[in-house]
Amino acid sequence: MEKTPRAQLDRETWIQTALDTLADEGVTGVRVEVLAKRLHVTKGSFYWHFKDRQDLLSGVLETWKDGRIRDIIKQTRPEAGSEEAQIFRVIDVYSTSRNRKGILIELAMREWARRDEAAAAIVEEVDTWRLRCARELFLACGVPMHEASTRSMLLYAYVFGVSMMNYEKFDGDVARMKDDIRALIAHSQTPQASAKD
Amino acid sequence: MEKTPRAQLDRETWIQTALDTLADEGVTGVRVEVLAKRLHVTKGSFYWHFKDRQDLLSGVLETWKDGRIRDIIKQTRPEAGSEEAQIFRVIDVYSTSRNRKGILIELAMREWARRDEAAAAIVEEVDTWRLRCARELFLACGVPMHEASTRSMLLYAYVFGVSMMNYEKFDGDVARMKDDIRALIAHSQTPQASAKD
DNA sequence: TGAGAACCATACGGTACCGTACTGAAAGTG
DNA sequence: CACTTTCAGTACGGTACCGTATGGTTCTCA
Repeated sequence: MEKTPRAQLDRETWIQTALDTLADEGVTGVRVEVLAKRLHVTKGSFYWHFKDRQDLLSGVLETWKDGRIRDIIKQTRPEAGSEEAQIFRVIDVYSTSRNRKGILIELAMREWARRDEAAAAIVEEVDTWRLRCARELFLACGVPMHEASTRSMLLYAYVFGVSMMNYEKFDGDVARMKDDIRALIAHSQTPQASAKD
Repeated sequence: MEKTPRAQLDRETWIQTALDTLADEGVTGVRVEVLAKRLHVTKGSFYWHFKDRQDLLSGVLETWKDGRIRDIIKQTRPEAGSEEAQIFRVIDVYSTSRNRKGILIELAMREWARRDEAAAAIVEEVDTWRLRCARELFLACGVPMHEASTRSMLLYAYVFGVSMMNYEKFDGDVARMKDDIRALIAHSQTPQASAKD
């Protein structure tokens, strides 16, 4: 992925490397001379493909946005009868460490959005898509409108939040806790028979 | 707070300014020459109070940790009968924009923790305290052990997650949604009568 | 095969940092 | 009032960046 000795680079390659670096170091870490080193070229190449650093960052935003929107649409495409399974899958995608890089990019993106108008607009667009798509799933499960909105909001706040916590030292069966939370978010009812006392 | 013309500075002042800068710019933004400018001195002062930049950062971590632990203990100190109100308060502290700076520091801290062992250890310690204290509150409300663990985890994941989302463009009564989520997290029962259809 | 386009390397000036060494001034203390 | 301690200023070398200018390859295609 970054060892082709004679290959020519293009915008996409630079943007992908920028995304990798974004995940590892955050926006402030995506610096042109660093990326160049990572790709085994000099920045002479970079400034041929891009006007300046900002040009690259704009490309990163667009690429990420398109990918995320395509993704959420695919994940929530109506599959009559299995809507609840789809909700579980949406939660799992960002709850497991199977998608570590995606989660890191997600967090870096939001960190970026806190300090940059353009990034904030992109994240807002993506979040809106996600909330709307998840709500559709809840509606398809028979959940009424307002509650569907509420649950989709809780769903995303939870998955992002949990990816930011350090709970390794907390005593408790974390795996089971996560299962219960997932059920609590997805079901109209409380986790069955977790009742009082 | 940063206009005393002849005053001598001490470690605490530098650390406080570092925390302010941390909230605005993240760890990579707390640079000694920048802080010096903000305090209207030169870095000659800084290097008298601190060995180097890392020394300052360690101080920031300790200060933050102590403050957060003191805080959560205070917030969850048993007040027989009003445990549920206390849970609501814990949620509100990080869900409203009344505590903007605290939230920004919280997020910056976790961003830092993703790339630094020392910061990660501090955040883990703070999170563990919070989860344990919140669980005590749920236990005092009569919630059984495992569910108390689960709910306190959901509580914190939610408040951190929601502080990272951009949902302004999402159509829905966000204020009411937040109220419902709070109730869903706090109550043993589902939000009463939010029923189906 | 030769001219132009596409692509990358090299070299440069400029800025923003870190950390050190040293100097200078004010505050406390006998 | 000397004299020391406590602080802050100044000046320096070093690194890591950004962006530009310009030259050198390699590819394309008539």
